[in-house]
Amino acid sequence: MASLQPVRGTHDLLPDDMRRHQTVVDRIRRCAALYGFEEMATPIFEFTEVFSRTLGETSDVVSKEMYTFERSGDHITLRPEGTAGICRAFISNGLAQQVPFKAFYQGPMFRYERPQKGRQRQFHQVGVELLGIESPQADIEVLALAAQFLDTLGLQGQVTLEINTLGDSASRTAYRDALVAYLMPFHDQLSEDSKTRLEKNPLRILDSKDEGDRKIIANAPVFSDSLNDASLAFFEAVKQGLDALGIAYTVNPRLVRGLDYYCHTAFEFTTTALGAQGTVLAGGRYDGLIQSMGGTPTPGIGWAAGVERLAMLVDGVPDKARPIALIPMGDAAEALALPLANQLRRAGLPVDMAYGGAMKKRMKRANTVNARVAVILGDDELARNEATVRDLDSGEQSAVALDGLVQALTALG
RNA sequence: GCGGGUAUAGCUCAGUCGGUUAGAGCACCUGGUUGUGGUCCAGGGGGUCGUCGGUUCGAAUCCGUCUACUCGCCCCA
Repeated sequence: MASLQPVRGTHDLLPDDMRRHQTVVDRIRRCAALYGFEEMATPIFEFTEVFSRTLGETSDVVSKEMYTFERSGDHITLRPEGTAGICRAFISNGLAQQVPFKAFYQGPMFRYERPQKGRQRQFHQVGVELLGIESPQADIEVLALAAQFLDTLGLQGQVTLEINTLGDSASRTAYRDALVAYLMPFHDQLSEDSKTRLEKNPLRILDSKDEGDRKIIANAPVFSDSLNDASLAFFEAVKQGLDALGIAYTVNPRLVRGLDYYCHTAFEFTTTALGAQGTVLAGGRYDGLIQSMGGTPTPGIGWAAGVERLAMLVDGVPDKARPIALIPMGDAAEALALPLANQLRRAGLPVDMAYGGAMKKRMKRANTVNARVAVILGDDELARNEATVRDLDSGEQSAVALDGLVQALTALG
């Protein structure tokens, strides 16, 4: 152990953070159920090849961001994203028999990156995958789910949806060739980053922020010119579906996703509120992925969202439940309070009872835990078989018979 | 991986030109009130001034180093 600091890029989720975090997860869990996506979980580590072969050897995630280790000769990697694991599980469990397969997942992901706001080395994603449907209906449904999820979090005004098509593989190859042919003569004028992109992933040059690059790109061939009829029709169908559902979007012809497995529909919900980490939810179609992993050819589409990024945007996180504070005074009351607390808790009411201390201290604690009422049990009350119930908001007190106490407190709601 | 900024109490931050015992607000504890919180009053605890090293008679303050955070690039959720 180097020190008492957490490992770089990792954070503790203290109870307040956790409540915010859980709010995001609860909302997507509920939305996913409405669309028929069932929650599942895959291991947080897999054989390294599960990621390296699917995400693309040259992608940044694989080439420099994986947490990989070796154990008994096995090469293991902490998952940097969720889709590869779901697809591996789909094949491992023979789920091709059960398409359409609709999965929702949530959990930690790991990428060895330089931490920034909204970017940690251990972070959390929620995501959905829809496997086995070739039709653009799948794209539309998955996007509708994303939009409803973000709406539920109250983010309608804060995020915008950008979509693009990467076409089928024939279209993409044709475009890639055209783009490389156009850029080659400019090779020496490109930024250093873009020179390597030209070899590794030329499409990404379209997204370059370098000014020199942008001038060159301005006259580059347009993707849509390389799209074949089938790809164009597919994209049209997706857009029409979004229009029909009233989901606003802008087409961004330069939107290119970093992972190799994407085709056809690619999309991102972005915000300007998080600095450089604008992408809050993103995904796309990956028709060739399952086959490339060795499964029967199965089309797929899905997305993932960053829980920490969403949590930073959400306000109006629900308050924690307000407990009932039990305040026994004296040995007789203590003896009574324990079973009473038990009874209230079994009745579904949250109870806070200080572990000792004078009445003043216990009242103070009732206040800090934001108790709704304090139930005071002292010798006077016991002699009358009553408890004093004090409303901590109004300060009003009343006597309640002990045998009606559970009912009276339940009635508070 | 590259470039900039920052680091003082649990939290948010002051701290003058390098000067002797490092401060405030909030939070916490005790008392004012033997059985009444949230307001008020009085008192109290809490610091290796991020780390290690250097300059100096003297360093929270100047210089270097490492670490963490942060902003941007790359990339991504």
